[in-house]
Amino acid sequence: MSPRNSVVETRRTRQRIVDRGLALASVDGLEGLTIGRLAADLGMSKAGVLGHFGTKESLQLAVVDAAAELFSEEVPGRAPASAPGLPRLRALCEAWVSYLERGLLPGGCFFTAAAAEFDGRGGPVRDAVAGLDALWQRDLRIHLRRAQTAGELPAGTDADQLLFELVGVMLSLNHALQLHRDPHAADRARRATRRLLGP
Amino acid sequence: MSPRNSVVETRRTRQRIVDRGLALASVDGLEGLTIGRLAADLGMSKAGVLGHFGTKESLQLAVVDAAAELFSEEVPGRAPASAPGLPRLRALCEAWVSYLERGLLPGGCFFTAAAAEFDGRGGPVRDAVAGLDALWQRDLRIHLRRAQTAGELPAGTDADQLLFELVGVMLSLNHALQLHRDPHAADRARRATRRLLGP
DNA sequence: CCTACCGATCGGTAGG
DNA sequence: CCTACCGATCGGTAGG
Repeated sequence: MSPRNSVVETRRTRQRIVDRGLALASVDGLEGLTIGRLAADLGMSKAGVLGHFGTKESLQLAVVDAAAELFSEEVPGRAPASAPGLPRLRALCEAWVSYLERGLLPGGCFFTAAAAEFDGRGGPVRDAVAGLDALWQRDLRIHLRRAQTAGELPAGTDADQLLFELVGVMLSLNHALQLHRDPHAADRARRATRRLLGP
Repeated sequence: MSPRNSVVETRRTRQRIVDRGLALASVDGLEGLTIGRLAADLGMSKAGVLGHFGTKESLQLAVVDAAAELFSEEVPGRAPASAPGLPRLRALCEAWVSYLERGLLPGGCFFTAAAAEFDGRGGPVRDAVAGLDALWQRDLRIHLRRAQTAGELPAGTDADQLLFELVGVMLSLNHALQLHRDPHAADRARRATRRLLGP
């Protein structure tokens, strides 16, 4: 048995805190996430929770990182391996729709919520959210451009325009699912994606 | 001069509170809006603010109503009068893009933010936001269907699918403006709208 | 519309 | 990782 305060146990506890924090923040927002409720939820003291992070802002940043890791596992990680360019792009979009459809987090897509919550402010949390969003869009843009130069898209296609519209499809999907529980939303997102990227 | 506590003065004060509350909530969210900060901002006491509403939830509902009124003035109210169906729909969408582009509220589109903030919860505020969103989408759907039966849209067009994609365009526009301050976002939204509704 | 106050909870610290 | 505590602020009330 490992001693109670071993490094591995400490890491495991930290992971438990962050995972639970991610679930709570997906419902109540990153600012609505409080150390007291998180501690009570985990059966720990506030000081025990905060000791792993030092400040609430550090905890928020750790939760943002965990959300990025989850997204990465569930979307690029689940998309079947496909050739770079259009095939990979289609696989990524289908995995993205599926991720939103499955509703892994109780409050829907964490990044959509965090972006809306922090987009009017400054600070490290806002920067982290914006940076991760930009990173994901850059990935998509690379595949779009490759598809374009490979002639996989109609002549004259504007890759950035297409990306703007793809992002809109996913935002609309999250909106319809979370606010209206629309059972047709995922089908609509798939049809819209097909219209943008071909069948 | 009207006496200090006349009905008209009371109404005016209430309006001042709600207007300021809307601006604050667009940045910090409806839950992040606190009675104390709102009071300090207005040079009033907390009790003076709360007296107009009774509870924070009532204040939140009043702010949601004010946001709906602003949207109504700025989008349908500014769209040039046009024939029902496709012409009116195009005018509404252009006014919608313009509303988001002008950034009237410091935190961007209030309804997008409120929808993301409350979509994982229950209660009267969530219901009010969802209801107003549904009302606006119903307006758009009516014009879409009229355009369809009038033969103003390509044969086989699915009005609900088109609506889903239009909403996505506006959500993507708000996202690009607020999170990334993308200067091309409004142009992209206009191009996407033209692709959906014709030139 | 104010002052004065309530109990609860906030983020965070001291000390072990 | 805990208990015990800090000052600040929360939503809300009493009484005028």
